[in-house]
Amino acid sequence: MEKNKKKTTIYDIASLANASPSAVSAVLNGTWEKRRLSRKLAERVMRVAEEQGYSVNVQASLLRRERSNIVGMIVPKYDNRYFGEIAEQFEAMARARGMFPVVTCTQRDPQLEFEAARELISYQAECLIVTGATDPDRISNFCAGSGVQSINLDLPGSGAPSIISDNEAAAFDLTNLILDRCQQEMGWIGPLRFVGGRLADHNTSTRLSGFLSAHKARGMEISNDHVLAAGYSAESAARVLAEFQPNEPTGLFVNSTISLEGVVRWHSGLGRLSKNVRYGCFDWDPFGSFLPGNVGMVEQDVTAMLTKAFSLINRNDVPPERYLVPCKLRVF
Amino acid sequence: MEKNKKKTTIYDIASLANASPSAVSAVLNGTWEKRRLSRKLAERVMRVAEEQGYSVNVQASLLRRERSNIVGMIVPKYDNRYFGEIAEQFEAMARARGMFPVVTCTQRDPQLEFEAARELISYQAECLIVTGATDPDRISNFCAGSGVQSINLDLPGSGAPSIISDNEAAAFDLTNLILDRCQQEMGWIGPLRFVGGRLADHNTSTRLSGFLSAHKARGMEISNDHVLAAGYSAESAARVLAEFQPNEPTGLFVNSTISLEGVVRWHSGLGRLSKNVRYGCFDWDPFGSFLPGNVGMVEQDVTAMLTKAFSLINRNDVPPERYLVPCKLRVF
DNA sequence: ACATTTTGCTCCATCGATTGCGCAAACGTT
DNA sequence: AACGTTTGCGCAATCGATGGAGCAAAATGT
Repeated sequence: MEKNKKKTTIYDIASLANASPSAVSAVLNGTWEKRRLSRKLAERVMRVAEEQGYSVNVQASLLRRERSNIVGMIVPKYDNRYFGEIAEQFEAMARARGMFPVVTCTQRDPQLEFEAARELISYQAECLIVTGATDPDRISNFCAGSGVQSINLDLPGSGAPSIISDNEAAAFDLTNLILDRCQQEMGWIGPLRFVGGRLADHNTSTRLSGFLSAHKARGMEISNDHVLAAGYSAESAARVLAEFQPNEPTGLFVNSTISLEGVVRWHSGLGRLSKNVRYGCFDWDPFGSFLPGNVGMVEQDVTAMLTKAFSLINRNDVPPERYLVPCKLRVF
Repeated sequence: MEKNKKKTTIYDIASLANASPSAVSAVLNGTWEKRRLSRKLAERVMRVAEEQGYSVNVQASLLRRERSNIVGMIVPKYDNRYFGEIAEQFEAMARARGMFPVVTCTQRDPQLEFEAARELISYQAECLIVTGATDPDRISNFCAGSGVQSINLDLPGSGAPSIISDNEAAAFDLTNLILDRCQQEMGWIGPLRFVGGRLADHNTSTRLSGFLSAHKARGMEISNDHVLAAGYSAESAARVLAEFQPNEPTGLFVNSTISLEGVVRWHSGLGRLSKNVRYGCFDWDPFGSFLPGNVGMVEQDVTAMLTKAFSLINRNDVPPERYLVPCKLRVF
């Protein structure tokens, strides 16, 4: 470990170890036995490389190689457990398979999503996993044009295979749970309110569909004023509820943990009226079960989704279908 | 956008646009005016590049260039808001400065931390920001040996500048807040318990020191059985409290949101005794203020820490000092 | 008309690692 | 001793983009 400013290359090691650059390369990338180099040379080279604190120049290496083994992932935010877990597990699973994960966070900004995709392709990523993108098709088209595989996760697109939670079934189950609890704990039977998200968004509309059919199965109608999907932020959830005084029992279906923040803020400001409220949330958070009034949450099965995603990587016969992954209902 | 499997290179574009590869290169990297190429040629090349869906091969480009503009970051986990925010803001701030952020998650595994550092150096990162590492000095030594700058964040080391929260001051303030609330709300004056973390860990011991001096300032002693630092996991926090029945008022200083999960689990199982408990937590979570008994949290100032970190990047006159960043006390 | 400058573009070496190919020495066979 | 085989290693082309150097044509000056 010298204090050199310049980095050691295989050429430096070659002259120090009295070998040729190609021998050094073979030793350091483990192909030396295949190339019939002697163990003696190999050990000499490895010792020198160790002493010099050598590490390959990936740029040079990948330029020459045919495959990069890089898998890219685009993630919108790290502000909830869902995406945090996706990123973390993705990295671990990629490493376990000998791939190099590169994750980048795009702040739900469509332009940044596209730039990030381009950037990952520039790095010769062989596959791009696009998570929660606002415009997945634009990205999968671009990938296809560059001969790069892409896979949608969490939000579906039509240009690439999409692995998504079974939002409808889980919303159906969660709705039933909330309805049941309202009846059991407050003796109240009635339609819930749907809070958070955007109807134009695929996940929101699918969840709403499950929400509606659970009501329909009980012979309940949902009027428009019970669908409060004004956005994902905590603020918008708090805003749509601001005027609502639950003088009688009521129940809420909350569409994400971000919206849940707004709901809980509203709920905690209700005083003694708060006992009239039960709610459940689509998405999981470790503190969720301790929030008063919360009867359950839907945890999306990140491991199953990513396992499926990895099973599609490096296959070229994958149709742009949707793969539905069941969720886990956490009952509190 | 053809369906080519091979990627388009500047050579492909050169022949299609009837220009030389160097002209194409100059056009596409924006140096064409400096190289006195005509606007006509430039436009022709750009049009062809667009049509072919070209994106540079970063490997080739960086191999030839002198600087990579890559800044790497190592982060232990994405399982709490603190590190999620660090990663997210780091990416945004790096991009705003024209750098390329690469973040990788190391699961608090010392070996993986080291491998990840080596990997980032292999990618020619010019600076490595090492966050929450178990062995920061090993990494900064390795970086120094490769002529790569490194900066410690969150946990200090001796081999590189370290930007850390002012844990002692914030712990002092948080302790006082909890003590005050115990007195105001329960009429109880007495020593708190310190829950979570590991004493060998720098942050834990510094926070404990602030915790102790706040008590000392009030003439209170802390006995060893009030320091319950058996690890960071929710399980270990729940375990150390399992036997504890708060038949009288009591207060807890919780050392992280992960430990807080365990504390809240314990607290929610206390039944009517739970009214005897007040606690505060070092670290912030959006649901924290809604947890019963929680009197306040410390939010570390991620923006200030990262701003400081970026101000040190690409400077070679930075001594391996510690820079303390004040925290924000959130009072509930 | 000739010299000088400017414009517009291309040639080619280079970055560091990889790998097909080939050569020489050592070893084995008859 | 002559010949084939194995062992051990190096040569040099290559990946794609970059940029210094240089050349020819056009523009300008005298």
